[in-house]
Amino acid sequence: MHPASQPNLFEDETTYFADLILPVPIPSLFTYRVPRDMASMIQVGARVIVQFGSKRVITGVVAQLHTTPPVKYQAKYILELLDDQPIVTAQQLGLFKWVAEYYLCNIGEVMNVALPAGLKITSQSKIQFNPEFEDDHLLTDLETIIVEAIKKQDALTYEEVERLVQKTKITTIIKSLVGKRAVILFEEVKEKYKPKVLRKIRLTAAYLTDDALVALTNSLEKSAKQQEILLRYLSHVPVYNHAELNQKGLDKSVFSQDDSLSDSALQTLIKKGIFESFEVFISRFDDIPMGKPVEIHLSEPQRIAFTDIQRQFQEKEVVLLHGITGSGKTEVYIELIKAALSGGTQVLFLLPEIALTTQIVVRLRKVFGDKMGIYHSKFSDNERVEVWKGILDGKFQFVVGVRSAIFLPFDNLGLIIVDEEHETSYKQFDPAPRYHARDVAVMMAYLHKGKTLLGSATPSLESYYHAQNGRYGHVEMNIRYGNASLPQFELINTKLEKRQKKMKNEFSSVLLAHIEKNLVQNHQTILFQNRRGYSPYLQCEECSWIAECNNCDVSLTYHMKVGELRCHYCGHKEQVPRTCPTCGSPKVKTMGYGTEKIEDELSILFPQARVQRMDLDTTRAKNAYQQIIQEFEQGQIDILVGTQMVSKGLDFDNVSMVGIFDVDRMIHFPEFRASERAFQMVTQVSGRAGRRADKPGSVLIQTANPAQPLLEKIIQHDYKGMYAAEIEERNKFQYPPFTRLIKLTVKHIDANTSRRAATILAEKLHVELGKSRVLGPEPPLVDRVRNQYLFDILIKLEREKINFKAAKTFIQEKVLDVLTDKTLKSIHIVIDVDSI
DNA sequence: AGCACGCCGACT
DNA sequence: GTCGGCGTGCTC
Repeated sequence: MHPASQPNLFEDETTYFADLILPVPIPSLFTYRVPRDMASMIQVGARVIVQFGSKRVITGVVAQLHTTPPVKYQAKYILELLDDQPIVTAQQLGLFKWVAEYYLCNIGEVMNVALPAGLKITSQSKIQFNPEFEDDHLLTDLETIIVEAIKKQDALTYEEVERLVQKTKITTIIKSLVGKRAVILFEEVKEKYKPKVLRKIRLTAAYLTDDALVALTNSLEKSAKQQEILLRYLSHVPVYNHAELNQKGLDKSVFSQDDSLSDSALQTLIKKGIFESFEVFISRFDDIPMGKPVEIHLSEPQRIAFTDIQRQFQEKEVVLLHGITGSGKTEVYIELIKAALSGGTQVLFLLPEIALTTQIVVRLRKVFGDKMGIYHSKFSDNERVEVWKGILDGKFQFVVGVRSAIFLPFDNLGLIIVDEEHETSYKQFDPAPRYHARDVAVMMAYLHKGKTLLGSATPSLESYYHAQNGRYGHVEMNIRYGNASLPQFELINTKLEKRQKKMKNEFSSVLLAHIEKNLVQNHQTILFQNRRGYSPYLQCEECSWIAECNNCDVSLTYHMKVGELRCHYCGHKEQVPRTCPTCGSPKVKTMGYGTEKIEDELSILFPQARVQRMDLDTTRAKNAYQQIIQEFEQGQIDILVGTQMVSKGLDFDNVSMVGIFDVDRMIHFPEFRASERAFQMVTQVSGRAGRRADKPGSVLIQTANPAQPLLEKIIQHDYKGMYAAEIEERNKFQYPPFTRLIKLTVKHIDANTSRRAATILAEKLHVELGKSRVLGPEPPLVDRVRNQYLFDILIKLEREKINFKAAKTFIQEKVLDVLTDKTLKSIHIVIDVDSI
């Protein structure tokens, strides 16, 4: 702007600039100019709407406010301020920054996963007919179709136009229409969150004395309908002598639902100024049952664990609670939460996704009532926004939630509990940030000067290692609650049974006999097979053809119920071929087995049994999971067949046997964590059996090789033995916890380009890191996903020796080198820090 | 990530 | 000549 056109009046007023976090994968903040009238309102942590690029309109969060104008460009103005109070706390901003730096991603990506979608505004471009347009003859045929359509419906979105003309690239057409002045483009900005409101009425202040009320009642003698309403109101809200009761008013629906009460009479009363109508925002969580408050009485071992944890928190930031399944960790958690809350701090309780829908939430709810917020991915956007806002305004001091709950707006966290800390679902794979909620929790507690408690029956090797060498505190609970005994294990040799022809498909005779016995005695059975679908592949007996995905390098899983072949990597579906597509033979057979097949065979072997399957496919609907659990609890199911979903948090008295299939596949999975995983998974599922003192449970494991050392440790409940063996291996081959892993995945639609890029990248990394620390590149187990060819490079960095931060910076530089290499185009590289 | 721009081959 | 495919570069 020309200096002379600037009125002097404003010259000495300060201009403010805001550095914003925008939800884009670009590693910088963006500086926008704060309009004058916004300057007094805007705060760090508030959301704003800005234009980004030529037409996109997006939500950002203010990270910093300052007065330094950018030198290299002209800052755009902030369009709108959405919050008069910060919606992101200072601690959160610190955390976002840390997560972005630690996991080598952009702060915008962190914000993107942190904010529930309801807090992010979306702009949608729409086109509208320009009423001044008359030159119809200027338009092409396609353009005429579009113009005729928007004349009828005042505006269309881009998607609607795409559908209309059956094309994907419509930007040029629209631009041409804009150029011909036939249409007008505009952005529609929507705030997604809609609070739930209750319409209420109450008496106006003038009628709150008893005298005034009597006078009013008398004055309405002639207006029967109005008087009726007043009397009805007073019967619900006895204002006589209790004027303060009027404040809360009465739900308007009381009147609208009763036909004998006239709505117009109510309107008249409001118009006369006798009643006033108002709205209150209500929480969507109020209808989750709370039950009666429950007193928790700790058993002696629980009491000891509780005091021990508190004592160790005096010196350690993190304590590992290693308590066997059924030892009653939850009660200890509850006491710790109570203690922290009474100390005036906030508490966060993290659970894996699949555990959150179970009884534990109901138990916590009974203790903490409406002070407790629940944060879960199956909740709607609006519900998640309510938890977010509830924490900000102090309504929720305590939140139980899944992985992403770590990003909620706490400002004073005293305690974070990470239950089932070994669970891999705490690590986010896609998209960035690829964070581990347990590790972020430790960092976050540190930022808040609070403490972290990690709980597990089968701790991750990493956490146990830290507890062993004193970095974490360590508390053990070795006795099952109520003296229930640990289940008895039995290994069934399937190789032997096969030779003796005793197997019936997947079932050994021993397992069948046990199921039979359980059915007779009316006991429940859980069968575990960690693979969904009917069979993992379909094969032709004549020519060995296998059904494979078109887009990925995997076989398609057969799902019988829906009669489809499905790819578990990209979601591709296709019909089941009747005959082999290569040789035409009708002998196409299912190979291997998943939960669906076990369910199917059970219904043939035990037609009288009530069988239910629980896996991703049967629990997609919002309440399906709870439904199944409820039916199981009420004894309407005899046999529950499931994937790892059955291994978490189900505490049922009547389960006397757990059967485990395919344990060998878990143990021999080609991955360095296979033993640890198999131990954890089998132990967790086994814990579902015999949770009552008078009914000891049994666990049957089918294996082709009962002599495997890991199985011996599993059946002896020998976590320490497993740890000792494993940790030695990890040390020998330099795997975590002795090293930290960074996995780089190179992706490209052309296999050769992908390999070449990966090779170049690995060579660049060798320079500083040396060859021994850089493994690969090599194709991963599934080396083509969604038509992209993958190559992995695994970097192992010794914990003590290597400056992790410096190494990460170096790696990031080299990745950037490859990405900007002109000879390698459109390469994608995924960086996964602390890959698991 | 989006989105625009610009270049090139394939059609009315 | 226009349409649409894709590679490239920028976003305060």
